[in-house]
Amino acid sequence: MRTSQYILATLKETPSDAEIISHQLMLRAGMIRKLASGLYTWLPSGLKVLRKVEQVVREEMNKAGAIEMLMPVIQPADLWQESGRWEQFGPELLRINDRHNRPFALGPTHEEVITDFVRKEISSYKQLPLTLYQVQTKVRDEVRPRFGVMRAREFTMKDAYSFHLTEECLAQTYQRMHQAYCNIFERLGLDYRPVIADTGSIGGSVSHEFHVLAESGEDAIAFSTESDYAANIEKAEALAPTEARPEPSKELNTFATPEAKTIADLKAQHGVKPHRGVKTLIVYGAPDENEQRGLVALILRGDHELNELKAEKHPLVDSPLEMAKEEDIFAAIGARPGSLGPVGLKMPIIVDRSAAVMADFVAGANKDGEHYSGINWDRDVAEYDVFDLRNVVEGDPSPCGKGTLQIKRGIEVGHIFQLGTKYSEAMNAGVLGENGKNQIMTMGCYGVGVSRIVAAAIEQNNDDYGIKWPTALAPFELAIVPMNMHKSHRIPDIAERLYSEFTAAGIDVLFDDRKERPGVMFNDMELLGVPFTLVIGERNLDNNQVELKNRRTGEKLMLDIDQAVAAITAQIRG
RNA sequence: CGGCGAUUAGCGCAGUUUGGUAGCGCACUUGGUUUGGGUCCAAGGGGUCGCAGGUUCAAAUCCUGCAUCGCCGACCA
Repeated sequence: MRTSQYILATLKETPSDAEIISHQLMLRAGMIRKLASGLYTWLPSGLKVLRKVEQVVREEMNKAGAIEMLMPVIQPADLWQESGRWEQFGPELLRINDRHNRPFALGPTHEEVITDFVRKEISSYKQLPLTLYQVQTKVRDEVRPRFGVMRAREFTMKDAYSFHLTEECLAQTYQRMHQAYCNIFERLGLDYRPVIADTGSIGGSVSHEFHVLAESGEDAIAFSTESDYAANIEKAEALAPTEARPEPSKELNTFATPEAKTIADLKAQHGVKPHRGVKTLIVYGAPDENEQRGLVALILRGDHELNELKAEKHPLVDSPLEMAKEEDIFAAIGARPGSLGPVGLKMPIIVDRSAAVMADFVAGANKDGEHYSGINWDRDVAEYDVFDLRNVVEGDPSPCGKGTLQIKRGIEVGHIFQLGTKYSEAMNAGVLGENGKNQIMTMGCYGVGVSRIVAAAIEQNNDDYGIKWPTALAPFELAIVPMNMHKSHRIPDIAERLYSEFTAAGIDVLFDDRKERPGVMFNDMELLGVPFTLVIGERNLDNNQVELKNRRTGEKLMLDIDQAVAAITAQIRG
């Protein structure tokens, strides 16, 4: 490719609405342009990278025994009604009507379509197990699209679905997919981790997420220092403290706290250390037989954070979890958030394991502007339930029993699930078993955020000059940059010759044939992140040499012109 | 969906307080100059100032409504 016949589209300035580095660099390197919020056009360079990711994903999926197909983006509503997700999915499911006013959805995922396909097409246990996949555009009407293609409303995803007769068979395929995913991220040159995950709205039992580690990641991941245990923080268990609860040593006392509404205020105004107090969060309880929701108090140590996913697993708590409105709290307790506590509270009280081993602690007195000190469980609060409610923090003991937890941020680029029969049962997808009886299939599903990987790779591979692509992802393998081509005959002759030789050798080469100053060309090639740049200049031509620059290492290598093509091809392919 | 902010040329911004008929840098076009790290000089093209309404002799500027975009929160692969 010649730059003069290409859309390089690099920008000197950073568009003001790009927050994270990958979004900025994708715009500046001419990879994407925004059409509307969460909707992006992929320019030639961006598309080349996207295709490279797809290719690696395809190869590893095929190797793992999955078969590629392609399903429509537009899906009839009745399939979604059949699975129950037409109502359940919420506004993220973008719905449209056709000219006959028939309802459709733009597919955010394809469990319904694939299950419908398989139930019609597969009728015998002999055809199982079966793993099908596609690489396709997904649509999700995100509440808040952000970070460019990282969280877009339209994005490219590889989604695979497996069908089995038994749980054991599913577990085997799940393991193969797990390995295939590791292979994919390994080949893409990314620093990644598989982590134990929650199944969320997709459903199912066992689930792992694959995270690319990056500061800008939207998820927190907990790792053990001593084992390979890793879990999404929302799923990491906070073990009960091993130390016993100290005996009460102080009397219950009230003190006035007119200006203290938060844990931070208590510390600043009254010297109460956060880990010596508790916070009391009021949420709605699970509906009773009359569909009425009461209130439930959740108690955590002052320096801990509520994990909503854990809280809603408690039978007394409504799911999804909802914080009580201030007026409901005031009506029930007679005090407002900021002065709440467990003493004398007339509602179910659920205490986090770490808060349950505290003694002589501080909490609100359920009277505006007043707190208690010297509170002790059992003595001052008779009835309560102990439960794991909080997010783990750095230094907590690992749930695996070995080492302590470390917390890092990650970008979710893959997610695999053992679905079980959630969809196959709802949609009556069965096959005839060996015994001649109909048997509902067991399913797994496996997603890779293909477009998100492009952004995630940049988050992990950049410097002040731009992108530093891992070899497997670079939009071009080599750039040829001639110095002041129009001023000599030698330079263009050699550049043209090398360009055609590299092309013939099958190297994907970008020939910068613009009439630009050297600095402009260097900057553009570095911004775009081409791994190798071949510099052709008068200076070295007298010695019959050209210079090869390595984008990642910064190394410069002088090569004899006659050996350049062979040497560089070997280096790129090697 | 709640809170905050923005919207002026392809991009980054000034001008709005105090109303007087739109500007700077980059990019683009032409000519010259320069040439191993974003040259310099000159000339040029490009804007219904987000949209609609109102106030006024006069609105980018003041008022009202709406839209879009972004940030924080809630929510979510």
